[in-house]
Amino acid sequence: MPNYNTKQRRVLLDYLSSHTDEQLSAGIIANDLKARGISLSAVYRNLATLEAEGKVRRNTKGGSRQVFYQYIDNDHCKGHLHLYCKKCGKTFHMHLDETERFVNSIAKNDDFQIDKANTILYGMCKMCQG
Amino acid sequence: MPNYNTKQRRVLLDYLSSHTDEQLSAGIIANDLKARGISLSAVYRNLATLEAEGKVRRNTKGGSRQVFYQYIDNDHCKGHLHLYCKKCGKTFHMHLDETERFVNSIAKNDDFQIDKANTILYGMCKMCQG
DNA sequence: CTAGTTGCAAAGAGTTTGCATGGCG
DNA sequence: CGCCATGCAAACTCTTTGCAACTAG
Repeated sequence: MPNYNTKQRRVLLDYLSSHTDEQLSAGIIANDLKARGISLSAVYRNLATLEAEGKVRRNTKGGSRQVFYQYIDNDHCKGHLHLYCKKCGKTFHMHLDETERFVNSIAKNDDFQIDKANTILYGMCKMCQG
Repeated sequence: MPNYNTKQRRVLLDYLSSHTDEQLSAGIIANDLKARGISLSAVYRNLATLEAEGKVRRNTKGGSRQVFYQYIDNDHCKGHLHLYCKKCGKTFHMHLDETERFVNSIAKNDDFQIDKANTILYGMCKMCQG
């Protein structure tokens, strides 16, 4: 399963990497990119490929049926747990040392191995608490 | 918006409260209860009501489009963070004191207020790590 | 009685897929 | 050139909704 460097893939990656703190639905993405000549199905297919490659995270905000995608900026995301603000929709990184402490603590006390790439903590960010 | 105590609601609650450690889809629930004379739409409508009443948690396992429901046993769940095993599908409770420590730590270090009722940590449980 | 609830089937929303055409390498 | 990717529209899945019949209070 090769990976042609098509115009659509390039434009999508470019778009995603400039929206790293947002979780976007395929529909929204496709709409934003329509002008650049990318079909909805190209968006879906490329997102699926990117997810398989580990370049994009797929997520549903808690319990909605809507699926959202977010670019994984490996330089910044690696090793962090993610905090998602239910009010403004932005994503934040939990401090690295805290993440480590936390993951280890759960491993020890609850015998549970956290999957950092997959879990997202829901709540409210500093700005929105105001 | 009253709340008639109908046969369907009773049977559904009974069913859910005896599956507290599982996350079930509306389809599965409806299928299991079909024999007891409950339609799919009654299942959906009652689940929505129960969710609004805070008796049921709605969740999608990370990024799938499928929605799952789980009875909230307030005596046991209150104040705990939930750990979901991606392998066996069971849910566990994080220790109370640890949950508190963790939530406070994030509030202090990251200025982020965790919503305990809504967040679920993904990973692998003791049994499945074997 | 009289409103909320049910069952059914039809409508919706979002996603996936088949197939002919187009474009990367 | 050969093969993968694209675009379109049709198919799918799961959920929601309209409406007449039913039932709890």
